[in-house]
Amino acid sequence: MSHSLPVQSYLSYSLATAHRKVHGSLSKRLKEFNVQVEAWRVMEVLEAGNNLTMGDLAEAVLMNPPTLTKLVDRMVSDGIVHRRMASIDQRQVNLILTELGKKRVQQIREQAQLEDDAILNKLGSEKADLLHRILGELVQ
Amino acid sequence: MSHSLPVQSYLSYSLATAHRKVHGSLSKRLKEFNVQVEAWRVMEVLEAGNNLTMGDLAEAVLMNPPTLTKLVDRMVSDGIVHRRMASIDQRQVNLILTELGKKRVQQIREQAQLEDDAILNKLGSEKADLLHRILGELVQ
DNA sequence: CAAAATTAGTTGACTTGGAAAGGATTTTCA
DNA sequence: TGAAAATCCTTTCCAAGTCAACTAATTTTG
Repeated sequence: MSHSLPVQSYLSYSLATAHRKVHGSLSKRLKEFNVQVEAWRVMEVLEAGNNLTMGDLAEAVLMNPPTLTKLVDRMVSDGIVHRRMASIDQRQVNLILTELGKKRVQQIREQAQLEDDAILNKLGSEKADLLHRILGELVQ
Repeated sequence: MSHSLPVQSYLSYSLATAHRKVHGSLSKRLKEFNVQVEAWRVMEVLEAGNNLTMGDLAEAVLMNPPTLTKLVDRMVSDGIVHRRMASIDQRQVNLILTELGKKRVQQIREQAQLEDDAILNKLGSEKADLLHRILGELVQ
């Protein structure tokens, strides 16, 4: 069943494996709502009231700016968000979550939470916490 | 500088962040050799002598089968591998690493090792080891 | 044994992602 | 102040990924 592969010894591989599993599972959950994982993250950031520029938002949701632009295009045409030019700097763009978007994010958050709970159940809260902390340290 | 974002509390987000950072950095290193991270993994698996089917290989290198097929097409045209029909089952395909491929994987492995070493230096061997173990448990 | 079902891999149509260039605005500085 | 440089986001063009359908080979089963 499980082979012994040389790549398995790499931390980069372990990370990729774990990420793929979790992301895939979360992605499947959100597909029921026709929502991409990254779109959910955008909604969460907006719903929390963070008024970010596209650039900062891209960083926050782990995307490259051109990719975010295209995702936002889709979200606009789906009626989830709309764009507004920032008054302080007309090059900047801010996003506003629509009422539909606000409704959606509530439902979707449940699914995302379930996904995280699954990890918590698998590892136990202590190891899950430790994982969270070590990953945080890694990305600093 | 660093905002407090609601998504940050999700383990799925921490994993995505860490993976993005490490994968991006590794990808940049391998770009010097015109090699994709996944292509390197394919080479490692082959070089270790594992004679897998395309399906099993896809799983091992964390790709979907159609994506692997296309990657292998490129690797074939780059002279890194070639395909061979399996004798036991003519539907199956095995890959053979060419001499060029064998040469390449040696050089590339150094870079990949450097990337892992960077993580090790950042976390210390104890935490790095712990991370490896927890991730392993998560994907079981 | 032969038809039906399953399995392995690929192909094709479509969507998404990425690097580099482009237009618009703002900032810098001589 | 105004020309040059920098910044922000988007666009464009091309590469890579995904889903579903397809071909070929093998296995199952009536």
